[in-house]
Amino acid sequence: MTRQSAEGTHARIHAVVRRIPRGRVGSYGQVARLAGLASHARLVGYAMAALPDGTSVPWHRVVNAQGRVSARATPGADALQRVLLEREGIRFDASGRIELDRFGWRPRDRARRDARSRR
DNA sequence: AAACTGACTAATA
DNA sequence: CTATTAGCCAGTT
Repeated sequence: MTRQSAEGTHARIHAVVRRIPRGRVGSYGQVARLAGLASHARLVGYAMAALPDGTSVPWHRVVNAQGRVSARATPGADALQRVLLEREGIRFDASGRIELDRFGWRPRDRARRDARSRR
């Protein structure tokens, strides 16, 4: 984090991430698009990295387009993210991937949660 | 101001 | 299915 340079875009990104409901995950590209920053998927990652500890922004609900937790510089941080997600009921397959068909966030989402997803 | 970096993605192989 | 490549562009140095 630095100055106020990124504050504007970061704020928009954070606002979108805050809208991701518990038990769901959004992708960097998706968040960028919703924040009005199409093609700025990487900025979403930077905005996450800039978040302070104890932030109210649910950063852990943002994963990459493959449904995997992106590796980052800080060792162990990815493991923490996974734990936080599992705690919300999100499941990972043997290769560490999340089924986005089931857990992917959809802003217009219709309550398909009562269907039979999660567990 | 120029170069480098990267919590990304979609397209290829 | 996984691995590699090229495109991306704000943020950081």
